[in-house]
Amino acid sequence: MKKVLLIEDNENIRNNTAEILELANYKVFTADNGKKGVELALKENPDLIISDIIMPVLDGYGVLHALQKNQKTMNTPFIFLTAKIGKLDLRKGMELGADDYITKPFTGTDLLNAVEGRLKKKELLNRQLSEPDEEDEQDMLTNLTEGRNINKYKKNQVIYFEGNRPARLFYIQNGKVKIYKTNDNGKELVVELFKSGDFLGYAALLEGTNYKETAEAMEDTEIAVIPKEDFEELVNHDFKAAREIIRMLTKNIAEKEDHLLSLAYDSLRKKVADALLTLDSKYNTEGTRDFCIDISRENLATIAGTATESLIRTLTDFKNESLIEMKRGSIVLRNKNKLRSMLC
Amino acid sequence: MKKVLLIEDNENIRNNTAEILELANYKVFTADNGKKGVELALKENPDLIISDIIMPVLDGYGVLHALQKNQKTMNTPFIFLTAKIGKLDLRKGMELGADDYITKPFTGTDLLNAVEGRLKKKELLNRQLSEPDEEDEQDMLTNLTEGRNINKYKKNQVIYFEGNRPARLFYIQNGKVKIYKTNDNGKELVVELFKSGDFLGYAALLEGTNYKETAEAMEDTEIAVIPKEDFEELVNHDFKAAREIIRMLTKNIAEKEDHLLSLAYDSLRKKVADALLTLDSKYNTEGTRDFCIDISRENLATIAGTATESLIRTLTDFKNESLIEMKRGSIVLRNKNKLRSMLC
DNA sequence: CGATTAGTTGACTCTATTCAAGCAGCGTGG
DNA sequence: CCACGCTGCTTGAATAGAGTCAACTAATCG
Repeated sequence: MKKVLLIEDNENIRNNTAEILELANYKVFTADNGKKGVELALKENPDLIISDIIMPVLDGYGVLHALQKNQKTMNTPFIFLTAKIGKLDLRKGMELGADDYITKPFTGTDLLNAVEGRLKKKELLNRQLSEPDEEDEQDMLTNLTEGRNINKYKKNQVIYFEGNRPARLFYIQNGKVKIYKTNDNGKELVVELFKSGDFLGYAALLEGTNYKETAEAMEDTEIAVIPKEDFEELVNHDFKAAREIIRMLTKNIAEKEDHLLSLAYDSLRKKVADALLTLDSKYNTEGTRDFCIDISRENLATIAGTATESLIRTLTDFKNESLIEMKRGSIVLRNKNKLRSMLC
Repeated sequence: MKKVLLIEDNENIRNNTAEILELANYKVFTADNGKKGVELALKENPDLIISDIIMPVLDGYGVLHALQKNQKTMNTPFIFLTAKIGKLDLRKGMELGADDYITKPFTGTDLLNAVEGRLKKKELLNRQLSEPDEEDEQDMLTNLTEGRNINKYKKNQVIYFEGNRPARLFYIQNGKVKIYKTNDNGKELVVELFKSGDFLGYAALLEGTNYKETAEAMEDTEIAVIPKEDFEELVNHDFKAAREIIRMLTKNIAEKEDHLLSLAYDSLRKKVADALLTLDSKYNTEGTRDFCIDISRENLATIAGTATESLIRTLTDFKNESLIEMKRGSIVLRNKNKLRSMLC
């Protein structure tokens, strides 16, 4: 049930109006002067406020002014109640930011039309803010990528370095990118993999810090460059986009946690199996049976979090157990189930 | 420069009005009928629209109706222009959802006041949507926690298990909680630590999946329980809250990445030093010099990602090097700088 | 006060890393 | 066209570092 606050000093009008509203199934709060009205508005958080202009203690303008200063009531629809003669008063009210007006004397229909009209408009606004049209759902983020400059990166070219200040968001048109961190001994660990259709570098943008990792193209890659401002604009004004970001981030965290557990306690065999399956699920999106994982041993080692030699030994073991096959460097998974069963 | 769209069939009025607006430094687009007006509105995305009611081809009501159906123009302030006599027309316009009206004949002041009033109101709305008042900043999330049921958990009691379906968000009133994952050999790895004032279990809620980890109280803990719906309501309707969540998530990811690198390649000594410093920074928020890390060896081992015995050996090493001190189980960091320098 | 749990130390084992060296493919320049 | 060097891949041997098992001690709890 919608709550309406009615502020009016004339008892007759107040009672009459309240009655009409109650008959129309609104919960009505009444106040007989502006001050009480403002207090009640803050306390009850009504969905709509109707206020007379000329009142003792605090007039209608004052009420509107006060309510506009307050976060809670700032956007509550506000309707002025005024005598027909008061043309100028009315204009002043509208210019102060009232949403509508009702001239006395008014009929029940006048009143309810005005109230319903404003509530409907507010409703529309709320809905639009929280749930943009379905059609816009996916688009908002990918729209962002259209008509942007395209940067081309060669294989092994670095896109950004650890410590750089982020100035843009990257969107991979095609190619593959790895993100890795380096420890003090110069050892690299791949913390994330990207493919075409992925966004890159949003974490640093969102946090407002420098990059904490290095991004490098794993093959020739084309990347659309989106200015920081455009991205921030979207994140700050579009709920759908914000939610999409949250979705990406939570997924990311879940992946990292699995990775953590694997790196912490898993044997080399498990870590390698994990890395192979991760690569397969990332890059073999269509689930092709003979999909070739085409990656240097060194890269694979940094994904698994091990030394290159150890990785190679494990790969040859896997080959001997006919879990995988090797064609001039690239790897084909022959028995994914067995690999998967290795993990748990 | 703000863009205003003026739709008016009478050439004189149109030109006059446009001129006034231009003098007031608005960029004005004009249309001489409703249809052209709607087209222009969609094309130019004006900040405000002024439209006459009675026009050929498509009247003002039609214009308003069309614009309200469109995502792009739905929230653009709309002002009707109408002859003084048309009292009823005017009401119809307002009830359809117009934001204001101007009665002909009007003065420049009337016009500009109405325009500025509406632009200001829109501005206010926009600002509030993207940047709520500072005072509400922290509050929105913590407000959520007020007046909630409090659950009490004993030390070592599990708050939720891996695989459980999340039904609520937890807010730690006081106490400490660890979140850990278990691998197939039954080994645990702590992936996150929480203290009073932290939210717990939001990742699964946001992702809509089951818990991927187990949460357990590390000491007697009081937790406020927030229904899932309330949390979702907030995330979906409050930008500040959404941004706060994003902030928490990105920070989380950064921490996990560091943890990853550490677990992957660091020696036992480094991992232990890392764990100690992490605990200190998490729980010794005031930076007390003689802060006691009071934690079981087993827990500490699962944070560092190692075996309990290995951990103990390292701790005794540290003690011998007088990096730490041990008082009946609890640990005091004596030389944080040296511990820190160990990491890089 | 006995029993259970947490903390500690020792000895052994084993896995993964490191260092070293050989091999294969590839592009380049003579 | 071939030799050369380069890089990436692979294998071998030695080593170190951490995990495991076992035993023992200290603390805690009913």
